[in-house]
Amino acid sequence: MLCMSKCEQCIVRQFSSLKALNKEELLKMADCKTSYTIKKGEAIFEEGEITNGIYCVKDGVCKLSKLSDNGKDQIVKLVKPGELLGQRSMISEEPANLSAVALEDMEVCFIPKNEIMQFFSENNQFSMNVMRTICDDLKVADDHMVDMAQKTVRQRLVETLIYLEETFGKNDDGSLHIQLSREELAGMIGTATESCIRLLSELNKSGFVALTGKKITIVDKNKLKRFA
Amino acid sequence: MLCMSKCEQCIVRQFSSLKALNKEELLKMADCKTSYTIKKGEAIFEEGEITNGIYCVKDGVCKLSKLSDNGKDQIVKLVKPGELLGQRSMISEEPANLSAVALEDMEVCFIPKNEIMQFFSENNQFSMNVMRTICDDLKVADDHMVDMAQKTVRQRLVETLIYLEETFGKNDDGSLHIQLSREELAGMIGTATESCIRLLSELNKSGFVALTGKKITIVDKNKLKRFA
DNA sequence: AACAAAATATGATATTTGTCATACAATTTT
DNA sequence: AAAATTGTATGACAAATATCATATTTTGTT
Repeated sequence: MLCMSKCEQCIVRQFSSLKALNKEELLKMADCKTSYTIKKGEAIFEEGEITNGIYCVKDGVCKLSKLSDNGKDQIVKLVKPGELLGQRSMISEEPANLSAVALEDMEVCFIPKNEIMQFFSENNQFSMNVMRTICDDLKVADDHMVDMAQKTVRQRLVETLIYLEETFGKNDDGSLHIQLSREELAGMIGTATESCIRLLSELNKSGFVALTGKKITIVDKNKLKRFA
Repeated sequence: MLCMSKCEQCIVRQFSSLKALNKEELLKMADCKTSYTIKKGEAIFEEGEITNGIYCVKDGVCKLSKLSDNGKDQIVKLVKPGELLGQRSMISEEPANLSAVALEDMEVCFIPKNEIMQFFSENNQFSMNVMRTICDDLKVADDHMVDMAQKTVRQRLVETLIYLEETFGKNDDGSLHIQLSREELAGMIGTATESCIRLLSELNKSGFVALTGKKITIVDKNKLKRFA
């Protein structure tokens, strides 16, 4: 689905590397971008696909995940509005290493590679911004790796719950705003779905979190932290 | 220890982002660099330190590791001659996220931040090279994270042994050229030292690897792979 | 060479986590 | 509304891994 809005006051510009672009560049970009609506559960791109550009996330959250040899989907990162998608493989000139699947209905814009490459060569601030974003991603990935290697499943679950609350906020009733299935939560933590469910239910019985259907509410964040 | 060699035919130039630099830039760099000799076991920088520049690894291998809450040192990456060190924290303008400790005697050169930043702003190819390197690191880190989350310790051990042989080569007797203590190997795999030793000795008894003192020899790489 | 210190090895055991089976609940389809 | 499908929950058990104790070997130091 195509849509012709300008890029100038797009939310993505305020948060991403794109803030370095000037008016002229934004007009050029608005001109060559394609806007898409993605339904919850649909893929923006899949592991191994050649993307040839980047996606700007205007609305909705998606997961970046990788299928492991054991058949389980490991979620590597959640991407929220204002962030870019697919820069890494575009820059490395490789097929996507991860699949991007919408966790909610999304609005994204696609910007072709040659356009971005031109910005790289003409706008140094833009290059530096992208570089900084990727450096931040690298730090997060390194830290994440250490956590996977050194922390228990329980610790990872607790930290993930807190991360989800702090990053995506709460509903009016206090429950986590972002909706993940138990399988997806397990995929973030790197554990079996049953183990994830079991630990959640343990946290529930101990009173640290409350479970109401699919909804998860953190009752006392500090106690939860200390408990981990 | 200072040394005044030119950068023009330095090994680092052939393998790293630095190959984009022209003669003039190389002369400037040779002029402001500082060369160091690092003894095995010594740190080039530690987690949390502000580095203010990057290091070029001329000779010797070092480990990049992070101390986890449980007191164990997780090795995130091994860095070999020809690679750069410390770009990420320099670009993010943050203290180092990882410690860099020499696994062998090393020779490295330090290049101050402002010098590199100038190359960034004047040499687009250089920027792109650095960006590509960091993107590659990010991919490796993501994959590594998935492995930590989804693979067994045995699989990780086997894959690490093969990686070590393929990346750092073998001695004349066929044993792994790079010398890691069992504790360090465990730190790469993300497991307890005893578990690492136990699994190694199991691989030894099954005839996939041979242990002679500290030396580890992969007897049959293909069998080893299949066994994992 | 003798000693001390560190690294490696192994056994016993506890804990964590995964797997399989099954039950129950919620959601979707017919 | 009933049936079918999917997601969540829990028990029983097996497997993987960590921990602690203690040898044994290697390395470094005097």
